[in-house]
Amino acid sequence: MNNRKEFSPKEIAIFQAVLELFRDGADINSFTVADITRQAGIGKGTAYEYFSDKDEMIAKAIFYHAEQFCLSLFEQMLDEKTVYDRIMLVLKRIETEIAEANCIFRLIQVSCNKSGLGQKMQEIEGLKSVYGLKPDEILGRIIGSDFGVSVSISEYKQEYLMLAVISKLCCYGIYLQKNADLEVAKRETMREMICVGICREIEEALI
Amino acid sequence: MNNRKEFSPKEIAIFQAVLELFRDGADINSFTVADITRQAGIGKGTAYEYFSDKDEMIAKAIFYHAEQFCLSLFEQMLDEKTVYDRIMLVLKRIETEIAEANCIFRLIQVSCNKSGLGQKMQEIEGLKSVYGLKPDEILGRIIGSDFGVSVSISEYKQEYLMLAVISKLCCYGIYLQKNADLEVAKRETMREMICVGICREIEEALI
Amino acid sequence: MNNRKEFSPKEIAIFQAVLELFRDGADINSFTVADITRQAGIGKGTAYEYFSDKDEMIAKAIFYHAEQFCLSLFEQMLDEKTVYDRIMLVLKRIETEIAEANCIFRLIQVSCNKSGLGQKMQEIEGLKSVYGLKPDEILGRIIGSDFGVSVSISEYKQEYLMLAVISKLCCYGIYLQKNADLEVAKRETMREMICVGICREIEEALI
Amino acid sequence: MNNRKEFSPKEIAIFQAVLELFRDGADINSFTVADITRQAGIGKGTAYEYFSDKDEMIAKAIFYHAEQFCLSLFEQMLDEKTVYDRIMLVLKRIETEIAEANCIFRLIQVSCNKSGLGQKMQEIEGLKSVYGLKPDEILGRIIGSDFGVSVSISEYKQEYLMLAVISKLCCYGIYLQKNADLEVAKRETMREMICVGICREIEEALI
DNA sequence: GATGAATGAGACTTCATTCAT
DNA sequence: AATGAATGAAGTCTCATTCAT
Repeated sequence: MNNRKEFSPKEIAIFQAVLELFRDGADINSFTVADITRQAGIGKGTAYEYFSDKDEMIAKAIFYHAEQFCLSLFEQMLDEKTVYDRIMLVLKRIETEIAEANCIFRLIQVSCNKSGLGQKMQEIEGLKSVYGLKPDEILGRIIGSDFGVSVSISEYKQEYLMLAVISKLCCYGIYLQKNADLEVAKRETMREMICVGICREIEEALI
Repeated sequence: MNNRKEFSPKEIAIFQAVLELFRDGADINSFTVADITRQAGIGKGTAYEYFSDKDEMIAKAIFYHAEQFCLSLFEQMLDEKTVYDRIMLVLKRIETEIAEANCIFRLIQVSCNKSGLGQKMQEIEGLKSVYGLKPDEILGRIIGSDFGVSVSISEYKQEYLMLAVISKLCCYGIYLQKNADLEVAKRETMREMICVGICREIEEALI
Repeated sequence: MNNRKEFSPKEIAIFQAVLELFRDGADINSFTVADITRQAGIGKGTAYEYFSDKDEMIAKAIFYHAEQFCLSLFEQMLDEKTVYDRIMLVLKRIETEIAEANCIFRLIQVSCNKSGLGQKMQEIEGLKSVYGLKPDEILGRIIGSDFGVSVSISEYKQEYLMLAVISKLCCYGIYLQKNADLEVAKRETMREMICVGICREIEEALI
Repeated sequence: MNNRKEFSPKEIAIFQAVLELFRDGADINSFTVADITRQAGIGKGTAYEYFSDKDEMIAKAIFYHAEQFCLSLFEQMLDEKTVYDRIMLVLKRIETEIAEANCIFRLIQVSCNKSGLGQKMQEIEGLKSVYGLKPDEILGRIIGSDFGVSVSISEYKQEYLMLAVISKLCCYGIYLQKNADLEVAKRETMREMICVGICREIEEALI
């Protein structure tokens, strides 16, 4: 049974355009409808056939890429047997798809403020459960079967653990962006350290 | 010897105005020069006597508050004897001065993109050393004298440690904002866990 | 001999749609081609097969309904023997078909300005003689046979009379619209007074 | 005691610009903010310092000119001793200031529809009593002292009379506009006939 | 012939910046 | 030095019109 919404080619074109603008380093608040539609290769008016306003274009684009990223990540995860391997996978995917990964970080970031975009995001966030993007589920998938079905920790610890893991992932993303032309060796070392760090957090929490 | 720049009352008024707008929950991209000068109680033209444009007002305001926050934090730190106590102090200050603390997070955030504000930030960042806000110095002050003058870790480890500590501090800030009306007990538990988490990171790094 | 233009069903659908939008209280300047074609139940592109632009749709629709209204009015008039009865008939028809009647008032109103719609109207007005809507003919039909074939008044008086009669009819229309939910008795009194007033104008002019 | 609102030069400039656009025959619904401000010789943004939107500019302009027209008309009326003279004065003023007079007609016209402009008008109409532009007062001033203080007719008759008088005045205005290049003699004859017609209406009503 | 998705010109409106007072 | 009225570039969004299907 598939309850996933299908998007029309024009919608996808908008989503891709937003992503490409992110990649070019444009600030989320500075790009215009004209920028988006030019990048998407469609007319300005066309965008408004599919979205009610600019914020909706950006919000849905972010959401779309975050979802795509997570879905394909979850699928790949099934092949990884240990927590360490799964975290390593996440970190590598963040490296290769930094723009897509940033969409997830932005979801978190934006949902904190009161801008028009923030509002739109929060409206769409209502759809999260449909799409299976709830942060605790992401965490659950990482920790996963390694610890058996019966892994259960206190609510407080879970909340803390989520914070700890997400913060490390986000910061790795920011680190990569600030050091775009990093030598491979250094990036691998850093990745390794982050991965070990996250593993340690999980272990501590599960004691 | 004091190489610190002195600010005129009008400049301070602008800085305060920006902070108050943050506190009111306004989005950094949504407030206007008119908003800022109205809040500051000065004329719009006057602001342009002291700043070259809007981005400079906001960038310098963020920088100013980040600096003020750090300076007073450093001073208070001298009284704390252990790493744990010093981290606890930082976390408590973040709680009581969430708006000021956010200025630091914004410094990091904004410095990643190419928006007008981001550009300005990066120009001002050149001044960092003057103001003593280099992240590694902040870290150094936290780890500080506890370990004697001779604490010296590899460059890699230092970079990782910085990332780990800052990520936890930032996330605590975001956590507080998303859960503005949190019961005291829960907040204290979370703070305690974060503090312990940071201490552990440091210990591990120093092995 | 019939030189009347026949309209296709699609054209009629457009004409009806315009009338219905009038009835719903929409302002002539605010409704869109999309509104019209939606109401008409046809595709947007189809409308352009029959009309060169939006103004033509509206102008022709107004003209069509004005004509229909007049033609059926003229027919009914044949049964009325006195000037008074004929005027009364006109007033009653204005009451029951306020939207259609308004089309006539709009013809007069719009033909005064230089808007796109006004231009179109004036182009179509050239067709007036074809359609038999010349104001003086309308007047002639009202005064009509009561006074024999030989009724002939000076050009000046005729022009004045037309003005006087039309002005009272128009104002009755406006009055009805501004007082949409009027009690029957009051409306009948007003109608009676208007009718007597118009009769008096005619009498005076014919002296 | 003067409770009349004073307008700034920029507001007056907008009001004049709207009037001049009317004079050029532009349709009320077709001219743009750019048109208005260009005609007024001010910047587009400046208009928005004084009016909240385009409709307010036009609505207030119409209202302003209607008021100005009426006020100066009322003043002049004091010198005229008979009803005939007063009506003649009104007709002559309509002739010389057709654009201004049209503002009054538009007030009546627009107040019937549901366009954005109509809404604005009706909001401002609330101010009517302040400005002394109530239609029945206008009528009262025309009939005026000729008939002593105690002139009192039935409500119905008064309503009818107002309709009859206003309709003739409006139609004279429309007549003038449609026949812009009328020879003087003809215009004077028509004016005379209209004037007599209005007088007769009043006499009949007062019987 | 009928359609409606696509378009882009152009409308309204905002707001950073200037400059005469 | 301080101001805020004035400005116009630039942004968002609408809608009449076209054209491939």
